[in-house]
Amino acid sequence: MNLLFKALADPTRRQILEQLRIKDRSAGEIANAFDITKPSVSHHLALLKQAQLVMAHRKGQSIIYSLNTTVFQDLLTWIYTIKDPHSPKKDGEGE
Amino acid sequence: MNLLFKALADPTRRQILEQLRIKDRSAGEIANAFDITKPSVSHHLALLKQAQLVMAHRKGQSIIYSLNTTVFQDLLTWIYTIKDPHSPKKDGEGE
DNA sequence: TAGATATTTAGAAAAACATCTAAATATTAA
DNA sequence: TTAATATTTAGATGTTTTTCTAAATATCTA
Repeated sequence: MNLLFKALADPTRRQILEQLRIKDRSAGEIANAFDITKPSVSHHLALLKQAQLVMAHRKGQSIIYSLNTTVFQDLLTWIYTIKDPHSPKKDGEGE
Repeated sequence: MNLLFKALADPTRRQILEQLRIKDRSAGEIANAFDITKPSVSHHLALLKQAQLVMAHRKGQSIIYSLNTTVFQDLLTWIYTIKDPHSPKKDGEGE
């Protein structure tokens, strides 16, 4: 959960997710959309992958990144728990 | 939106929210629940307030903090937009 | 296999962040 | 008004994060 929130805390990383929402893209295509260097974008992609927000697979020379929406469910669950004062605090919450 | 995500990125701050979910608390009550100093907690509370995740009002010597759940709606909207590939990208997104 | 393209890893520098102690401010009670 | 309690502000310090350049790895094509 902490990796997820940390991953979402950076605006560049959120923009990457917003790009992948439209369609899958290679690391290079993603990097070209930003003013920072490719190694920096590569680092952001690594953090997004660690948080399981994206998945990656090689296709020829390129590595294609795609969004993994399944982890957003954890986030939604956390938000709804906070929002609803009557919901019981479940095991495992709070790291 | 960036302040919101930044605010949620710290585990101590998320725990504060989880406490306020149950009931309103004074800064001191909140601080006592953590192993860090009161000034540090005070700083976290200031960031949560900046992000509008909490509200504060003085009651005698104490300052009572309470959860403001309305901003979570922005977060939900962002998540659902990312999750649904067909939803249009709205104005103002991506900071 | 050699050269070109795509991406990542390593290591360093700069910026942002969390935390601390000491001092300041606000409120209450004696 | 003085002392006590609650909280915040200021300023310093250490840690984490973002970013960079240079070099390494992987794949494809000639």
